[in-house]
Amino acid sequence: MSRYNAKEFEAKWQKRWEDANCFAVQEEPGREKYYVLEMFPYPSGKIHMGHVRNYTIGDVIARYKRAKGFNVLHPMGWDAFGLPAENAAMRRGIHPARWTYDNIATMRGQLKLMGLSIDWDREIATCHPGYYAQQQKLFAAFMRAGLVYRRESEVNWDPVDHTVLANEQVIDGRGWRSGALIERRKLAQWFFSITSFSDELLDALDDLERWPEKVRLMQRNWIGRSEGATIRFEIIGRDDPLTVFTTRPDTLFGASFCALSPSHPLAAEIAAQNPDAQDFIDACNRLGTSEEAIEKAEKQGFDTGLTVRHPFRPDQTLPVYIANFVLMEYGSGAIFGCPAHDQRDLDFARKYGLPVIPVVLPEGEDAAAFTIGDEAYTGDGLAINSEFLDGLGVEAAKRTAIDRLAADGRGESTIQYRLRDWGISRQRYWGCPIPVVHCPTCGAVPVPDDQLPVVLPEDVTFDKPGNPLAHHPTWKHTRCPKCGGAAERDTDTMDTFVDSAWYFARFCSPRAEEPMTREAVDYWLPVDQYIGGVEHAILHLLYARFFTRALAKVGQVAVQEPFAGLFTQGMVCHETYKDQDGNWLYPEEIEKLADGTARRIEGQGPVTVGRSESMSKSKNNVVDPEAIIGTYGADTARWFMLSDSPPERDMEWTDAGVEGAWRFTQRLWRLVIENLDHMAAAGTPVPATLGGPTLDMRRAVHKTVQAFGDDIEKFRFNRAVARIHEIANTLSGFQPAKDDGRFVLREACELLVRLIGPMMPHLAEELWERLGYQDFLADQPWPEAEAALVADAQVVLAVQVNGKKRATVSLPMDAPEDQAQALALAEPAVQRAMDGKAARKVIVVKNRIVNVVV
RNA sequence: GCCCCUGUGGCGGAAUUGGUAGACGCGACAGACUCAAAAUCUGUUUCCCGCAAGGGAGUGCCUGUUCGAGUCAGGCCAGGGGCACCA
Repeated sequence: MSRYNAKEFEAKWQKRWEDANCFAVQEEPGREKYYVLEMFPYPSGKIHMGHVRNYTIGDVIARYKRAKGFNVLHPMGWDAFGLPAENAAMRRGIHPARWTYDNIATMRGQLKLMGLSIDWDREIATCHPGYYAQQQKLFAAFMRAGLVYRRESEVNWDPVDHTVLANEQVIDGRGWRSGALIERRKLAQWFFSITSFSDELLDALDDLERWPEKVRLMQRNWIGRSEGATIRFEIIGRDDPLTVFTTRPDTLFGASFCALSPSHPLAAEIAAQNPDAQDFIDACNRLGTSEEAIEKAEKQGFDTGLTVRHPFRPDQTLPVYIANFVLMEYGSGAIFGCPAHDQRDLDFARKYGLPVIPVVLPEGEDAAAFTIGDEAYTGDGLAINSEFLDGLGVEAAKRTAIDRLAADGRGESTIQYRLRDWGISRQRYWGCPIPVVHCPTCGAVPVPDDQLPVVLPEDVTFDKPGNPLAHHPTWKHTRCPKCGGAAERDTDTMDTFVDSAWYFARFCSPRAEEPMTREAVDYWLPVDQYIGGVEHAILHLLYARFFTRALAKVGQVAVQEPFAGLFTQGMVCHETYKDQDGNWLYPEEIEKLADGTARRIEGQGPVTVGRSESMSKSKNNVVDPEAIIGTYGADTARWFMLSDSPPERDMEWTDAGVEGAWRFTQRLWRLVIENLDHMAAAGTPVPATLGGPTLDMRRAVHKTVQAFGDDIEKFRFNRAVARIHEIANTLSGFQPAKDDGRFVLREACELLVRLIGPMMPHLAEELWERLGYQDFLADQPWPEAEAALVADAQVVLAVQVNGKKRATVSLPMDAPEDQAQALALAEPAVQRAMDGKAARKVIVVKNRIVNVVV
């Protein structure tokens, strides 16, 4: 029995593709392009199954589009800056660059084993000066365009490690590494003014039709547009007003207090005079920023003694508190509280004995009897206790209130966004240096383009806590580009999300001496199909969208959106096992038993078979792709990735599943190889005069060609795989009648091989060669189904009686309805079900169904 | 708390978008080949009643719309995801 030797043939075709530089592309004006991009990997060490799934999906699309005649750009690179490299440096004394480039070499080799149709000439790594120099130019360009600014911002400061931590690195108020209590500190940091595109970024989501609705929704929520009003309350005894944002100006008559964020400038001003206020603010700052801490935190306030005048009732004043639940980052950092119609305000009011005045009456309630208990009423209703607003619905009352505020000069309608500007300064070494020099006389001066790149010094040490760049003896000392005086470099590096916010553009002209050439980006952008995990649904994609708009603004690109199509793939999961103490066990440590339970191979104690979870080292449930490829070959791994589970859903990795895929790989091989002697010579056309089983076989194959292409276009790879199984089953049962059958057999095998090309490229190339062809299958055009063979001659209709299926009838395609009806009524099973009664009504849906109503 | 998604055999999942539920695969069972095993091939496999022909039930639960509902509407239940003191 002939066996497909995956190892041998995969190496053979990978070499041939590489020698022929098969997948390198250039701009070809006038030829339609297609840009396929998978999210580039972080070089963490080895590729994991998530990568295999991601790049398999991308490669299927790339190879399919290529066969469809597109000029396909399919590049690969490395998101190579980041903290793990520094951690490795600290733990093992390896330089981050060394660690990173070693990992890249390993992972590049692994990716090449997958047989991806990638233009490796365009490979980039964000940690290479050739890349980040261009990024520094973009930073400078954005600065000139007013899209970058510097301001003080609060950070989580670890006083032991002397470093800034991300929110995720703060656990229960302590640093994840040092365990030290985290302080909130103010640091001068650089920001990208992403909020200047808030409305554009929101509105453009509507036009991203080839994005998952889910992702668009998440972005909408993240941008978080709210319509409301700005209100200026007069502070008694002061000239400056207290500015407040609200979405509920209709509830102004229910206001019983105002509250400031502990970070509000007015709060600071008060605290300067009042030690108690300062204590309160300090207490608020000590409170953790973790979600848990926030959830549990009780509403607390400090009465400042200040009062403000109610904008509609000159005689009424409201107390002003500093409150722990008011955020400085949203709105103006101050609120008015209407306890009856906001839960937080209600909690606060109950605690401090403030009035609770209902001003919106729910439908069906009696105004005199309506009171608020423990729950604020946030629904619709008519205004009460609200003077000139009384009787109005919520929306009308909002408009009326805003009109009155505007007329009095005390406010106006305002749109607020939840989105905040993007702070990009990181006090880290392994990132793109921020190309700015701080001069005592000139201030922050961008490094001119001709002095870029600002290169990371290689001789750094990680033995001290804090930022190695700041510790470096000489690196930061420089001259001011403007005045030439002694100055210091900014020792911060950029958030690594900056690196990945424009790499798709760099791929268009990866070796250019400028960030990108217009010629290249105008041809290739936007990315036609972007593929990656949902975990990047918000930040990465939003940053890339922002960057593209910023690039357009500074004249680098013509497009406004980077990714015309987005596909988010699911995770690769695997069963988990734990011992009696809750420790995760490796699959190699256990043995599955027939009843679904498991036991330890060595040692004692029960094993709990847990649910399937995303592969992760900590859960001991990772399967190494290189081992799988070594055992079964890349094609089998790719095939399994595409089988069974729809690509957007999480899939479960099982040994049985890969083995099934492997068996099928072998089966396809035999199906073609063992038929080689029975088929017509290569290049002979199929005679037009066919009938019977040979015609049926042809019809089946051409239908598969048609349906398979549709499935790929729609990302329904699991369905496409099932169709290949079906046609393989049909072909296995096909007994080639001597003469015509030889032609049909050849046609069927050739089409089959061409269809699987994007999914199992090595197997397909080898079979293509065995079928007698010299040229790469990868260069062949996509097969087209013959329309006449796709259309059915006969159709089988279901016949229902009162909606229940009782029989089926076969009749010619598009047969008239009365023929279908007559045939249906003649069925014995139908007659039986009608039980002698006359049909009251017969519904005939052409080529579909007949339903007899009795 | 708010927003969103998903519930179909033992399992992953199909279902022409309102028209024959369970394609295809995995697993399981039976058989062929084999001294035997592996590999391969051929069957069976939603559940219940029945030897069978056949019949009944069935897409998380309940109501509804319809000649006809996995698909549409309303209300529940369960699981998952996103955001989260956003005024």
